[in-house]
Amino acid sequence: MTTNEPITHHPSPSTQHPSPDTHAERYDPSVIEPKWRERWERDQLYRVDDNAPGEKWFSLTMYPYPSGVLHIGHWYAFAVPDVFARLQRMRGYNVLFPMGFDAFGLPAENAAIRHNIHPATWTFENIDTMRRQYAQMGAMIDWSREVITCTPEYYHWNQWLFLQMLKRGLAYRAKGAVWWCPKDQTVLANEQVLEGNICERCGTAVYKRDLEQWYFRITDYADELLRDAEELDWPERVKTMQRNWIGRSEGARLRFRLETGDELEVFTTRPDTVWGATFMVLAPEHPLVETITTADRWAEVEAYVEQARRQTEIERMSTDEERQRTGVFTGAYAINPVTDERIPVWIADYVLMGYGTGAIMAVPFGDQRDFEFARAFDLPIRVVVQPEGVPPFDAATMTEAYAGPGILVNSGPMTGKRVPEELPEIIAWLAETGRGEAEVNYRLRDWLISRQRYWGTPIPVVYCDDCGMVPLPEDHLPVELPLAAAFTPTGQSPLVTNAAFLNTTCPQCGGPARRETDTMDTFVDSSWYWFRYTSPHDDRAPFNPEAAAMWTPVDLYCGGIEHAILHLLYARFITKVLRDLGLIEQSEPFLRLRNQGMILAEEGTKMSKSRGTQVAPDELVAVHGADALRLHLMYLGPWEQGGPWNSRGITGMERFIRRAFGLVTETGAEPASRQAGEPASRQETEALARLRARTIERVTTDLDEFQFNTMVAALIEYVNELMRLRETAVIHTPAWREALETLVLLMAPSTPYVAEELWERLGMPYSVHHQAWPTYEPALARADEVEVVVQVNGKVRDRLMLSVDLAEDAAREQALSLPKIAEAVNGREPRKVIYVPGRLINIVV
RNA sequence: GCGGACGUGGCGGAAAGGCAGACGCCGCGGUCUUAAAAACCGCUGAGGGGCAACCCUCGUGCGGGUUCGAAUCCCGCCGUCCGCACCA
Repeated sequence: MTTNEPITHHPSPSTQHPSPDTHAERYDPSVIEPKWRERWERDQLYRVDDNAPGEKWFSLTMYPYPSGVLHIGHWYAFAVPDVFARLQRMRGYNVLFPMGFDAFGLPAENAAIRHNIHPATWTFENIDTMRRQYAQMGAMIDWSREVITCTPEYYHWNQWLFLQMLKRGLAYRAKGAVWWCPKDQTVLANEQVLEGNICERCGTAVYKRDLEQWYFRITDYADELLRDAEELDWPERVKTMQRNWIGRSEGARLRFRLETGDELEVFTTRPDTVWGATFMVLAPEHPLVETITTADRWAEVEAYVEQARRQTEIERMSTDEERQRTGVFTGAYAINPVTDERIPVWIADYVLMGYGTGAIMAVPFGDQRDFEFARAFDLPIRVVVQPEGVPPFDAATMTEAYAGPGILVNSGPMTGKRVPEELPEIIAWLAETGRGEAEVNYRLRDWLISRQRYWGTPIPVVYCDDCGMVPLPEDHLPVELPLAAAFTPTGQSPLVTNAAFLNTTCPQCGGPARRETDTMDTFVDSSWYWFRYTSPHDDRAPFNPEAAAMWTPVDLYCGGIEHAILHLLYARFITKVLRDLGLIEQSEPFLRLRNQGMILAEEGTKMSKSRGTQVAPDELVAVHGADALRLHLMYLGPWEQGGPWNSRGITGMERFIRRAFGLVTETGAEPASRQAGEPASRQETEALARLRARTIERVTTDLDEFQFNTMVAALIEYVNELMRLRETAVIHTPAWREALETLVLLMAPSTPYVAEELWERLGMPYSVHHQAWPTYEPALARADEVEVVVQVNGKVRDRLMLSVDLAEDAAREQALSLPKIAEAVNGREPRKVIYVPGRLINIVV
């Protein structure tokens, strides 16, 4: 058997088939599973060929970090999507369902420090283990396409990408306040800092340091990232999280002149309220604080700045309780550009350096924070907006700011304008008169990609005393990560101490130069890895554009919700960059996203190694088999919801497999010995055909909707029903044989091993995984007669077998003639009759 | 504080206006067996009635509403989880 046989439709079951070997035998996964695993491997059953027939389908599951061994969460994340990929393959798609390893990163370094083992050794040993475990799972992986990001053949192209981005100004080096993790001894991107300023990786409190670092200009794509997300078939909450993270707001940049001669720019979403700006506030870290503060205010200002900085380092915000507005007057004054009034300039920690310009015009009338600040420090409040139909505002008696719509008052030439409707005209006036201009602001910051760690992609630039920073020419790539390094984190990259790596020559002038020693954030690796699967061994480009055009974008991406912002935002960004580099045409990497829920420990808490509540898949496979474990994971509950592990339920799945196994092996040959027993009635064979059709329909639609739990229930019900019918004469009809073949085909995606075994035992040609997904007559799937409930005043009084499309009159008549109904109606005249064909009749008296 | 999701037997869950609890686990009873295990068959929301087939009442977090009919739709609470949270 060769690798890429086209999907073959097996011959109609009523035609000839070899006499199957049906000797009864116990189901033993420990024999069946290794047998077929080896056979599939030998035959390269899952080898993917670009030129195979069928429309392409790219199913992707987030590749794992090679942390050691697969835990049950890996199975949940991968074995379940494997079922869907298999369905697609049986439907005739040419399916790519690849796997690789996100192999750079800190844990390898930490293991190196703890166990005195090289990160590479640790990583590759883990990969070997995990690869074996994925094979055990029965997953449909073509290992010839494996991508391992810590290999030079992969990270070469991180470096190449970096150079292209540098060329286009999308990568740059800049100094600024950046998050620093004192435990990991490296900087972090904003996205990697959790609420409360905690390191996403190790949970340590992080703080800001002023450092020069490398960035990717993701903000250039902010608008596009926001806009394109609308079209994606992604969970709404993931899109919302990205939207919030990007944080677009429309407004204007306004210029204020200070009496010191400095200019102060602010961003505001309410430029219409500038007539109400009665003071200004700078973030404590604002660079102007030092220059504008007057001598008499200096001591107080310095103390406040110091205290604000400390606060940042420890814990930023406690939000719920009454927030005390704090701040200090700098002694400086600005001129309101529209009123020409002198207004005081304060500093306060409620203004953040990281957003907008780090300074605001304070409009206490229209902004609650400014209002509270004005009340706290007795600063003037001026009414500038008056809604219609309410008594005029009085600044002296207002208890909170008014941010709603209305008509501008006390606003010079703009008085009488309606807001927010006429905001564009107001902004236009401000621009014409040189006071500012429209601006869109984002919460999103550029992506900080440099790390002071060893186990990552070296950044391919050098520093030359004469030429400065010089990017390496592409033919110098890859810059290989040297194996010899001191791993203990010092706050500098360990590469600094590796003289052989560090010292090089300048590609421009040939003089001595030093290599960049920082490495890239591992999220760079995962921002384009799926393209590499399409041509994993291309040594001239990150990927072959033709192969990428054929396979990408990814049709279905599965993974955990924890990547809602980080990985998924970066991946979307880099996809757009690759598009602009001309490598691909699409703007979005993942058309459809589905997030699996988390498997919890049996007690409903998070699985934990230290408390011993983790579940080891290997042991379960050894006892129950991979097929049973796959079913059990699907059956725990809705996949997108996750839930607590249940150690007992797996026996139910094992029982199901055993029943199906017995059913097929013991009765598979029955039609061949048709002579026995009396013939089945037409109704009986028809009922079997209906059962079969209805089951195909249920299994198929459930799989399409990712409702794996109910899909398994449909399979179980099918087998239970067949167990009952097994005692009837239909067992001798061709329909029985067809029903069994259908059972095996329907089981093939979920339980690939036992399905293959049973297919063989039915005497069918290898492999079941090359067969077409069963089809059915839609008319058969809907029963023609159905039990209809007869209610009187909404209470069920009797049941009735009726044709599904029976007319109301006839149904009503039949219902009323039932003795129980007549009794319940008790001679009263029906006031109303509700008839839902195929469902119920409700007689209201 | 704002926004969203969820709340159903002993347990996991089905049902998304139409018989609540599919299916599985647990439990109980039975068949087979010297016995046990496995396998198979049956029962299994609560309360009540009947020799019995069955019948009645209650029941989807709590309180209201809409509807012939509500787990499902609407309003108000309570609880759990998630996201956002000084973003000018």
